Amino acid sequence: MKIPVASNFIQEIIVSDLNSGKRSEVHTRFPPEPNGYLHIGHAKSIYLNFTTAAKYNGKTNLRFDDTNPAKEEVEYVDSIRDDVHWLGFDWEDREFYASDYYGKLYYFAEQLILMGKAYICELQGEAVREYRGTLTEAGKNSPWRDRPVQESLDLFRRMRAGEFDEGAYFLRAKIDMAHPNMNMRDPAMYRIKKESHHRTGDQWCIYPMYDFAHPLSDWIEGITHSICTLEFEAHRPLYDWFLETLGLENRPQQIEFARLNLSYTMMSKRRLLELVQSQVVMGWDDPRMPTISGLRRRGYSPSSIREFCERIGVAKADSMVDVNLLYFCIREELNASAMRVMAVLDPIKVIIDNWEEGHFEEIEVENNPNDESAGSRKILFGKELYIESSDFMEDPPKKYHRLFVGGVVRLKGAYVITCQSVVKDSDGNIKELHCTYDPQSKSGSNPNAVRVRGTIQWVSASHAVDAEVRLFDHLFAVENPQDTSEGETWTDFINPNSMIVKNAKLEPSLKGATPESRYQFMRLGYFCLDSKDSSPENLVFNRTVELKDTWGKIQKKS
RNA sequence: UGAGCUAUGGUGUAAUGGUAGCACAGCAGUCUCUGAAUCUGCUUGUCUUGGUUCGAAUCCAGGUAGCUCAACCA
Repeated sequence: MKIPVASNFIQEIIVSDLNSGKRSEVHTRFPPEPNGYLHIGHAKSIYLNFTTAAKYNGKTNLRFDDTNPAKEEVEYVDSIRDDVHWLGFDWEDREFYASDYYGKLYYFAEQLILMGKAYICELQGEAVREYRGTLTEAGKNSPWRDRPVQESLDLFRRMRAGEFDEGAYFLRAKIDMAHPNMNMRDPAMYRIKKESHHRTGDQWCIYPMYDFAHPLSDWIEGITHSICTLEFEAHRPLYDWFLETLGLENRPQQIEFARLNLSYTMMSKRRLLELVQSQVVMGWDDPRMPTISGLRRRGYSPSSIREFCERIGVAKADSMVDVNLLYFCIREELNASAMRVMAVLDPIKVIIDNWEEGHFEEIEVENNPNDESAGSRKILFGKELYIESSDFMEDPPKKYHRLFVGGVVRLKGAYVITCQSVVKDSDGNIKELHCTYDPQSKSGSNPNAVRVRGTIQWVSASHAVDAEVRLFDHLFAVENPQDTSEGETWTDFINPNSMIVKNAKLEPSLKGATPESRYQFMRLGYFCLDSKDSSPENLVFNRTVELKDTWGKIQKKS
């Protein structure tokens, strides 16, 4: 096999392993703990594991790292499975659970005891910490460290048999209480937890710790490259210690990379859970959440997320990716594929004075000007229309290409109109605009017609469909909500205006929109029919992302 | 202040001892029946100080800064 050239440091390690003969194949795994929903940071890891293995003709397992029954639930298992599939990755028949290995792990633990490399300790709570020492001072040996092997073995078996209360005993590896790496100071391997497990039920009352279970699970599955995030770097010596001490061959290699940080959001599962529980958001799949299910509901496609993961690359240095890159990825895709439709978010009525009452004309508009094969659709044009209120100004600034009294604008796909007058209510609010149209200006009919500066979208008032449209903004008002100074908490940075709801007028073709279908609302952005709250009677659209808005930018500056 | 890791434009990432490149963002222009898209151009970078070398982002040493580690969590 020809070995593809490496494009990041992980692939370099793989290529070198393949070339040196250290490995003959590549096998990775994605090992989520089912204690929360997957987010875009996990997507990076999923993408990394699956595409790296695939590039070198290898395989990837999905393994649930379910060693803590107190925190894990089937709801999360199901959501994780859905999300990985939705992202476009397939683990085939290789869906595993650390809990599948409880028997084997127990056996390995006894082996370690027998080798004199693990012992049962009776230190509790505070005492464990005191004996461990600090970052700068060595720890002390536990008084139980030299307990006879048979005694530890007996105690361990009785722990398993349920004879003791939680916390009374625990199994620890016998390594080095003076080790500069705290993880090597006789770490815990097994603890008593009288808790029902989502898969094994009450079969066990002792559960293995991550540091013990993970390397062995990797080894059992024949994982070659165990890719994880940077915070596990200090655990690598321990990962290796268990495998080496047990004398296992073909040991997997742990490789760490920097986790994804995204500006204006937060990737901590614990804090995302808090947002859900405190009802700051509507749920794990709230379109403002960085979760896979949230992004999905917001209108992101799997391919756009994969593209994002490809573009951010992978390295060992901590970094903060600009959320604009995510926006770019979905815009790029939807610009090519999304059907254009017309919608008005803040409607004002336009009356065409020289248009015959009750008369409608069918006009044809292209579905995607960048893609002829997308075809066209027919829309009715009539006397009363809605346009966006921001497309009219009483005192327009220079270079304003939209409507004002005496001004002229093209209605997309239809006619050029001139604004004649403004009608206001008693409070001075604009009620309607009176305009005239130029019969010679029908779209496409007269190439020599006067060219107008602005073209705006519109919706026929008598055909418009009402809909709720949700506009989303950053969940947090600052780039890095984790970065708090004295007296601040991350919740202080929650953006109170992260969702704005509009009662919009849409063109009638949107009546038949199906959940998760994506559109470009012309000049406004990309929108997606909500998969939860929308119904044929009450349409709900989510704004995935705005269109770039150079005019808005110019406005802001002045 | 013990140990480990990291450091390339505003952001992310390449360059594997030989011309510092790409993308996003930004700016300017072009085009436009979407102020979108397109197209063109531009600004901005090797943390620092030494050393090795004909030649250093890359190798070495010192400094500086950031991150991680003291759950019977993962």
